[in-house]
Amino acid sequence: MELDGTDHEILALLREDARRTLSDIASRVSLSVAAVKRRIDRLQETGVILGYTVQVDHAKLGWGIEAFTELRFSGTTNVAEIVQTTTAMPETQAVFTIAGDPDALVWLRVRDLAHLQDRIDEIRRSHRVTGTKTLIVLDAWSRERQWPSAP
Amino acid sequence: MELDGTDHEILALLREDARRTLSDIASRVSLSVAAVKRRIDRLQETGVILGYTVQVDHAKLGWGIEAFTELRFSGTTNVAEIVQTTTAMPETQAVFTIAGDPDALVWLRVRDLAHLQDRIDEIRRSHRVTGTKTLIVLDAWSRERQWPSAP
DNA sequence: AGTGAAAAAGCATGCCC
DNA sequence: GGGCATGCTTTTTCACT
Repeated sequence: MELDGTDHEILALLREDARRTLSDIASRVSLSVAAVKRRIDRLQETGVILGYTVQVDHAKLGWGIEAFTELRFSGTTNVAEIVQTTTAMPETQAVFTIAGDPDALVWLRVRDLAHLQDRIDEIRRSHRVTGTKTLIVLDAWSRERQWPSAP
Repeated sequence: MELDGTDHEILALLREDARRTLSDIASRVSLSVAAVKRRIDRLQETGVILGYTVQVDHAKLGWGIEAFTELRFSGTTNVAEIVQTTTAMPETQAVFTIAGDPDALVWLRVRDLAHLQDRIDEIRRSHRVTGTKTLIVLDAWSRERQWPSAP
């Protein structure tokens, strides 16, 4: 599917604030409300837009610590199995399987360091993990807004 | 600010789909529309809800490759400066400053490997970076939905 | 804090260019 | 693909418990 500049503009606006009204978006991209709606509907149908979500301040909910744990495991370990175990933990924010070393990167959000320790132990215990290394996040910046308009 | 179970339920519902209507949420949490609205307004005012955004399939937009680059730099390097340079790149998804080794972790999204190479060079060039190590993501899982209700 | 109902705003649809 | 006019849904506000 081909996206033109207007589609990218609309995506950028929704990325900034998904609750903008159609008329707000329409005036910013100089189109009618109906035209904008048609474009957004199309973006959803084609799967470019996966969904809408709310951005939450996790620290305010008591999940104050973020960490990344690098996992290394033996060649016989089933990668899918690792992904399954880690994703089953509610503390897991994301899991990335990696080409090379380490084999996987798990992004965790925990209450405190004791909790982190506990979760790392849990991962180590449930698999043939040959090694872990955990990076504790001091500060995080994340692009919640705006995305480059074209590849 | 204190959140009760209903607040967490509402957050979970919005996290799943931020475009649910108030009446939909109201019926699921067994409250009136007005009561739900007041709670959501409060969550926004207190900063628990930071905003609303759209989830995009980046691969469909041509940003098919994800990578993490670990940065190490000399003790004299200003961390804020690194963060500033990396966040200025549109390819940067997030930047984490780390306690220990490495000093920072940059999450990138790029078109292809040549593009990745280019961005890593850019980071290395603009700072007193003593070393980088890049992890190329083969597959990613991320929790787009549901969050543990209480810490 | 919660409720219910009325007013205002925004959305969805059909039909036109 | 874009625009306009219409009825319908959702949000917002307000008086009251």
